[in-house]
Amino acid sequence: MPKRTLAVLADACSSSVLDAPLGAAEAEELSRVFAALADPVRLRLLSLVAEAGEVCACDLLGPLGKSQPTVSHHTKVLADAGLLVGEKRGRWVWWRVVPEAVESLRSALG
Amino acid sequence: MPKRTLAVLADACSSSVLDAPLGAAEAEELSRVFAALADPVRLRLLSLVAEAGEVCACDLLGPLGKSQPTVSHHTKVLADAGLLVGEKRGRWVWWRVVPEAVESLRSALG
DNA sequence: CTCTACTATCGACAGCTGTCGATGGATGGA
DNA sequence: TCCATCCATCGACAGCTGTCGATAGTAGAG
Repeated sequence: MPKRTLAVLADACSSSVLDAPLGAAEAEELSRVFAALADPVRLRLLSLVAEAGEVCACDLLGPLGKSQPTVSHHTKVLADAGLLVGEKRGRWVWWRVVPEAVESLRSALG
Repeated sequence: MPKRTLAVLADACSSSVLDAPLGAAEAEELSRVFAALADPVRLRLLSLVAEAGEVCACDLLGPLGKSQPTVSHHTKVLADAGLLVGEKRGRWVWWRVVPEAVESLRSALG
């Protein structure tokens, strides 16, 4: 079972990185989310999903130019970070961006 | 000579990750900046510097609990990403946050 | 039930990264 | 000049990560 770092969302009211002394636990959680964005393929993946609103995983292989296992790996990383959610419909998995997670990150930088 | 990724700043007017198709080059640059934040020690370092406005490197060893080479490594990573700038005064190096870089990241998420 | 199509997992491998001790360079004080 | 102090770099090592081929699981079509 993947460890979801959505707990960051619970700290939405906490001060940003630029104000707080930032405890070790917070830093650990935040760094996991940033790590999910620290890959160009994942950024493009996120961008594709966000643009379309909802994307079937099978429609990501072509634009990303990566193998199916690799794309599956990246969607999992983004999902574990709470930035993406997947819904299985029939044989397909449809991916969506979690706006709250992105907004939470944004506020952590403000 | 370290490759600074401040070029991201030049794209401050570009659309965010959530709108654009996000080209490969942009994704590469952005991911480098996010990678700089994908470490808990660096997040705490950034937080310490931001809180104080300006911090001597020698005053970071204690709070971070890391060795001098390690802290030097982290400041270098953050500086290469354009998030930090260091000014040498006498024997000391004083570090400051680059607000524009943080703001640029923020806008990339919005 | 069988076949096909989509996705996740596994195993493996190369490359990157965080960490530290040791060393070198530079700056100011005695 | 000599020494002490602060910082950067080097070399090394363990651990993580992106990638892919192969395989397994699952759900609809016929």
